[in-house]
Amino acid sequence: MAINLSPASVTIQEVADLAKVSPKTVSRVINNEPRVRSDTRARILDAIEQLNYRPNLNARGLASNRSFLIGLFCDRPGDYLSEFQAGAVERCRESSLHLMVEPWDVDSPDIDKQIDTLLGQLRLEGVILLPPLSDHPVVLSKLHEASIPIVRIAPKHNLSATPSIGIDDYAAARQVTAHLVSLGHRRIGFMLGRPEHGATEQRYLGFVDEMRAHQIPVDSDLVQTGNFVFGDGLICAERMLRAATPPSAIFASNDDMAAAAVSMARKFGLDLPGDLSVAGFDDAPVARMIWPELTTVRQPVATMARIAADLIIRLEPRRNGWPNRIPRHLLDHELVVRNSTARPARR
Amino acid sequence: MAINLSPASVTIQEVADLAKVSPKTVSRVINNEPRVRSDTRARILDAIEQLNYRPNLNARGLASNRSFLIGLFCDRPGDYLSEFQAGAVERCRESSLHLMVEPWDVDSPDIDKQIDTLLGQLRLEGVILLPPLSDHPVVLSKLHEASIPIVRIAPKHNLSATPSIGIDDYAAARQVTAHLVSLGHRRIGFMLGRPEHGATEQRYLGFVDEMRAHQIPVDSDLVQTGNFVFGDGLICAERMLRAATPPSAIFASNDDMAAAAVSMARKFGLDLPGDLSVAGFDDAPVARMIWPELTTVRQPVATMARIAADLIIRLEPRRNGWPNRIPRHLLDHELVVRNSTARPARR
DNA sequence: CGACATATTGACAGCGCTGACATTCTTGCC
DNA sequence: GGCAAGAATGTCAGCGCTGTCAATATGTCG
Repeated sequence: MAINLSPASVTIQEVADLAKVSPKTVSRVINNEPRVRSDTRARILDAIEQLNYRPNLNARGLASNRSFLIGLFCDRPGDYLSEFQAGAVERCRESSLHLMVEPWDVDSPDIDKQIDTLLGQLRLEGVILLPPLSDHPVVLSKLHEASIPIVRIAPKHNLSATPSIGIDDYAAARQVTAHLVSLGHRRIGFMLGRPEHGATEQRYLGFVDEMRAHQIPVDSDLVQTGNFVFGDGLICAERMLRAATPPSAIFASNDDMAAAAVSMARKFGLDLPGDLSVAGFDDAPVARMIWPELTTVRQPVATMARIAADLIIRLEPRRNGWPNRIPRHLLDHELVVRNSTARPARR
Repeated sequence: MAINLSPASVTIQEVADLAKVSPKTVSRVINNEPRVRSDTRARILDAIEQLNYRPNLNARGLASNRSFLIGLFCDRPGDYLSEFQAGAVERCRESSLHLMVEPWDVDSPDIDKQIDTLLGQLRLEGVILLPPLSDHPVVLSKLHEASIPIVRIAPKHNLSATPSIGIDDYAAARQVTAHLVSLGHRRIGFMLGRPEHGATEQRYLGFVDEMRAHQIPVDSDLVQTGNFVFGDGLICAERMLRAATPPSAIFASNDDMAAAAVSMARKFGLDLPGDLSVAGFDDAPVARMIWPELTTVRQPVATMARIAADLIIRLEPRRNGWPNRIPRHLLDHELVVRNSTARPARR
């Protein structure tokens, strides 16, 4: 068993000495370069093990102009960041890279300077952008300027020549709507998310198109913007429930707002789901923490994270930009029907 | 206005040339060393500005054997990690440091190797430990071994040699209990958290002592372990509500479990808060997303994060361990009374 | 004004590693 | 066996910065 008492770190030279090779060859092994005879490699690996050698990231980075860091840029850290982060870290560790989570305030006026500062300090090898940052023009241009590869987590796959990962928000929204309609709902309210979010539009379009397909009118009084936020969702819900003819169902385009709808319905003394069906989107933890549990759409967040990290990691060796075909991943979602949606009770 | 077209980075030498000083003096300015005449400093700062110079972290780190990285170790990333992280990042940025969030699986058998690997690669300048990692023996010893300064959040054991930050969980739990008692509750259920969490015991003791102070018996059927998890909370709640004499109030030692109690109560067709009062702990987002909104205890999470980062940052200059008096911060909490608690309805 | 203390600045090596290129094996083949 | 081609390994400089220590400037005081 190897014993490592010294906090003073082992250097590549010591490994080289022990393995009777030059430091450069050790370096080759560390970096998985091909041109090393397998017995030499074994000997070196052995020495590394014995000495418990860990390459110094700073030295590596300085010499090779790398950072071994991938950035994960997000707005306010929230619910699914945690899950995403976990997935991405896992993938990074497999390749001895590290993930730096950097929260940015989308609305901050000097976000450009802040990003400048960060990029100046950390030469990130790639950045994963979570919405609504994935569509933030300043962020995008700054990263482009610094020629840092990015992967966008976003539904809209049209922007610029960058890979993106997402689900088909439009189709999912149609499914949810179809589900509500099939239960017998005709008056359905809709809560929009933040306008900056790509998903906001897609989900709304899905809702509208599906309604249209069933020739059900969409009452503009029942379409409200809740910005994906619980607090705003309360306001939307209140407005809808006070309408001359209130909806029998509300489709909120994320779970926070859906929870708000449920909450407000209770304040109105409504019976759920009899008096009001509510559907959400995301399958956030809260979806199962309220009663009734929310019908919603599950996104494969962890998978998205892994793929995002993977794209950047795989890109890295050939550091000349993305392959010819820019990767665009459309992942499967899943409609999760729980008990917040049901046939409308007869009055 | 400064223009920076070149992705090729500016070096300290260029700044030195422009300012007509030696690179070393520029270095002094960057590092805020005292012995620089103020006009020289101004000239250098000016040059830095003009050239939009950003010191290369790798080079700095290599030369000075630093990393400019603070670790934040946590178990599964969850609710309040996000808030904590945001606070810590903010403080780090003020000092041009960076925060690496590293999720660890507490139950993983080879967590020691994983930590070894990480520490070998990243020479973290300090680590903040979130519970239950704050008391994880392997983690603690590994960090100690590597002589990395740590700050423990809400630790169970008051290890003498490490700073810690938390609230008075015991007092807070007594307050919540007193609140319930003052409303007229006598049969009060309690949900325990994860045993590894330091807070678990404190909160329970607070509950028990306050009950005792009012000479109210604590029925062991009404004390259940929910591990701070929603799912387990459901089970606990169900057991309590099925008891021969069900409680008129439940004090769950975190909000997730409290939400579970609310959820289960609804399944039982109970009217809240009339038939059952529920109190939580933490004031997590979910506390306001369910109906009725939870009475709970607010922790100053962001402040804790700032202080934690601050301790490590302030330590850094004199790199010889903590000052004589190890800092222990007990921050103020706040009992937040919402409508999930009320006088028990008469039967 | 000179001597000396102190404040400010500079010279230089080297942190640990890798890129570019040089050198030394191996191998296959006539 | 001899030779070229290619495989494997080595040499060496230098990435951008800071620690150490030396050099110079400035100030003080009798």
